[in-house]
Amino acid sequence: MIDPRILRDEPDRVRAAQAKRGLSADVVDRALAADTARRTAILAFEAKRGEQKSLGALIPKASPEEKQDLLARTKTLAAEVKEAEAARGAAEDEWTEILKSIPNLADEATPPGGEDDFVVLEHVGTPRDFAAEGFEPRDHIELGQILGAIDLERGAKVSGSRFYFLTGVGAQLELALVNMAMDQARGAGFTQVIAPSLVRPRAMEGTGFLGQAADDVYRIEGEDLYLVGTSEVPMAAYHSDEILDEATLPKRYAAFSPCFRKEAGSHGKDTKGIIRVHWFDKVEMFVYTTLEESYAEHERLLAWEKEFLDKLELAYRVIDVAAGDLGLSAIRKFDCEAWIPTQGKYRELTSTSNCTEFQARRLDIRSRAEGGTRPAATLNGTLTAITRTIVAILETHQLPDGSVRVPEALRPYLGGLDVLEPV
RNA sequence: GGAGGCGUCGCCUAGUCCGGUCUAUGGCGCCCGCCUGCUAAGCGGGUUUGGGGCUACAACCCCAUCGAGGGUUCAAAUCCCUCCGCCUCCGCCA
Repeated sequence: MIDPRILRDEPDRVRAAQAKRGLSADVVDRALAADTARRTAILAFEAKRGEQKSLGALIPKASPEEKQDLLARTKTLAAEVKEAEAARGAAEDEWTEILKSIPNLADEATPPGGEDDFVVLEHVGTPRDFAAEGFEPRDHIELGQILGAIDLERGAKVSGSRFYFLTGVGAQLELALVNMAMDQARGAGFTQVIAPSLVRPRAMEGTGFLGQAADDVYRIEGEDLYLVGTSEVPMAAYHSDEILDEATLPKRYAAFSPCFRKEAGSHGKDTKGIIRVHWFDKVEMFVYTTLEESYAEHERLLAWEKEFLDKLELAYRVIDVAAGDLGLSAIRKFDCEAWIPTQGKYRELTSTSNCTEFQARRLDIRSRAEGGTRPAATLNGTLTAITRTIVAILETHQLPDGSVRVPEALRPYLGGLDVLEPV
């Protein structure tokens, strides 16, 4: 939810933000009208309610005759109060609903436009030249099979398409990556968390995943519970309805959880392998801080993501995602995309978003300082999404015989193993 | 899954049976002031959150807020219903 005061005082800023995302600005006028209607309704209700209260206070000490008269008056008044209260409630609901549908205002620096209008910020490392090395790289599917690391056939047999088993060194690789990510995070002062991956509607809604993204969310039948697509969801809701002392900020969490995505509408895309799956595990950084600090924190999250990719010796680029592709909550988003040799392109491995106060307003997360309370700012960033990280490692560090060199930083987490050998 | 108990403004707590100055009690903590070589003690005052009005987004005034949402009533912390959470016991279970 955006700041209602910005909407009221600077509607043009909101209109411009809508345009930057390629969305209609009609919603701004509807929101303004709803705000006026809401305040009128509040005034009407409070006047009635005040009258009811003052009359009601007279009743206990009134004489019998006066009492009859008062009761008659308050009786009709009670009905009016009820009516005014209902009208106020309806007006407030209408207003919140419209307000909630407005996406966060993209940062000034965010490139305008849609999915393809991203700006490349930098390239790190050089994609490996397999032609120069004189062999054709195998894709991660083949490598996974050779190494006994990924079992796609049985994944499909047991769970369906876009499922897999990680076996042998594949399973070891996941645990190693998780531990390496957690160690890095702990070293940087993060609190490690294992988060629940089933959440109530409030958490899902509050993080902005029940709007246009609802199609991608799994719901448990008859349970009013959702499977999260990222631990951003439980971690944002973690401090919901709380007031955090600003002296305790930033609060940094590194959360491990499985992630579930329906991948509705992506039929035909990445149908093979484990690039796009219905379930994967992830270590996610999540930070609560102040609005002013959020911008610098966003850069820090990006730096920690890069540090992790650097340790895995991957070639990647960092993009500044365009406004239309930000999702509901973010004002700015950086994606780190690793080079996938057999695809000949960069694919998203990690992503970090600054959601400013947007999620905090919805989830009622405030901070307290000298001047009073205000909404906190939330940010998130991937440390490692296991499946795509494995794809990048296998393909990037493969050797002609189908074995895979283990990046040095990862070796301690694999018991010193320096090469994954075919089984 | 079954049975029972509980949820009050940071923490603890009175009030709930028997609805009405509850405009929510008291203590602790915290903040301001007085007193004071310093500190402590003592004394006085303040201390939920959200919204609205008016405005300098101050002060002030108003409305809501006793886990959440409904209901009964002229009137609900108090009575009724539903939900959520916590605790105890039984059953089951990794």
